[in-house]
Amino acid sequence: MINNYPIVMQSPLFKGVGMDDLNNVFSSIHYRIKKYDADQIIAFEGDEVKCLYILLKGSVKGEMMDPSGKTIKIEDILPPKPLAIAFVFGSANKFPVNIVSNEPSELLVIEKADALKLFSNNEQILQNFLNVISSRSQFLTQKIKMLSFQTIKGKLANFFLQETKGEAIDFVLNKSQNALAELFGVARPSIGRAFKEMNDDGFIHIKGKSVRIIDIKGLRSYLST
Amino acid sequence: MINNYPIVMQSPLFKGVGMDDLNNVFSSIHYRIKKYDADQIIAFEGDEVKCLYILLKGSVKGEMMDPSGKTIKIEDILPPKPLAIAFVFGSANKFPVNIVSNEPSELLVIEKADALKLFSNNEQILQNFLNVISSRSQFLTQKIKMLSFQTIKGKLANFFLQETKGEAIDFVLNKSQNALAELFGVARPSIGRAFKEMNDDGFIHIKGKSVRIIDIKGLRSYLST
DNA sequence: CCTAGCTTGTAACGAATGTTACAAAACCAG
DNA sequence: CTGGTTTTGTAACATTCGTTACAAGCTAGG
Repeated sequence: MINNYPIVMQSPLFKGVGMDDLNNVFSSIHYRIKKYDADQIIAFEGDEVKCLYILLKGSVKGEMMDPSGKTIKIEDILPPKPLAIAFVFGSANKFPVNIVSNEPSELLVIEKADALKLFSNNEQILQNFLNVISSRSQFLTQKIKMLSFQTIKGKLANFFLQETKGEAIDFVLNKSQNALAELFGVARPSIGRAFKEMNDDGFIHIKGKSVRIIDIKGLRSYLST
Repeated sequence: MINNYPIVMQSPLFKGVGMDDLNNVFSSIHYRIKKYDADQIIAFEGDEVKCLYILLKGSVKGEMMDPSGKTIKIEDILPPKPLAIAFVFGSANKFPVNIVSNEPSELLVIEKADALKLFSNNEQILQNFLNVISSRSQFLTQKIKMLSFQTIKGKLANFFLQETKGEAIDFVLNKSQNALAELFGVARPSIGRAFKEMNDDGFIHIKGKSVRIIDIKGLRSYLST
């Protein structure tokens, strides 16, 4: 049955696993293919995550209610992505958002006990799963670092130092002010203002997309702000 | 050899695993016990994490350099805790901080390949590891949510609504203003000011440690700030 | 009861950012 | 090249928070 979905081979969970091996492990566990119509609720925010879910067909979206009751779309999820993968195990394993189908969709559903069996029986799948959730944690750690800077200049200095790995002196900015503003959750004109101030401080020289780091020590001083 | 460290039974990784089972799985993998003197560098920030490390004896600290070159202690780690557990696997698996021994210490060191074997061979250990790193991810997700509020009133409203699960109307605050300020990374007088403003807005009534939610809808309106 | 230490309340002032708006510059497609 | 769209620069004003400081209230121990 899993044979009907060759896309599953491209899932981050099954990278590097041959089709024979995949068939082998799937033949020894229980799993379901669950179908949904368009605009159907797949899971509610706050519901316990009881299974490992992988999207095989269609597309789904994660959405939240804002305080006024309005629905905000967080992201669209396409095959062969897993859903809420970091919430399958753990002490607070609740869906962080509502999951709704955008169109008719099909999900691979594996109960937790069978997911554990799957991981035990194939080390590559286990390693893939560990890589995915560990990378998630690492990404979140970086995001917290960014959000913990009190000032926009601190965020920008951190961003520049990470982009250059403390090496290059000149580099080309690969994000517009708008994109940086969205990434940092700040107002776009404030990005422009911070650029001007950093320029005025003499630590960088920025013209359009070209950035030159003039005083790296000065740039690092923003990291405590 | 692992018998010499009964404390390992209390590690979050080995909860619910009997001593016989533990001996059994450890007899089929390679591992080392590594000893360190006091004030010795165990790992540098940015170094690749190549092994699973569990502290068996002594204590170690995580520390960072601030931009001025000064050392900041992030946390102390005691047995039987693992080190940098969310950084063992994943695409950015580097130590996030320096790790330094506070006193003579001993670490259980398991190469990644052997760690994978350990997990494959005992489902309870596998589940424990998945629970630990998934919980870590869930904690980080909550922290990002908190840090993403633009205002202190938003943070506090979120905190109150989580403490009460949207149910109780009266409750006792279990954290001092100082503790809340530390938790949110803000100034203590600003917490007091936000309390006063929320009081003045008529959404809560707070006196000492007693909190009454007067207008939950109003309280929710802070969530967008 | 008294004292010391901790917590809270409050205020003034400065710093940083958000918001709104408009103009200029840059970019892209026809 | 031209026109339309996007991006950037800038400014004024409002909002929020940080910092510093001091006083009052609370709590625990002797």
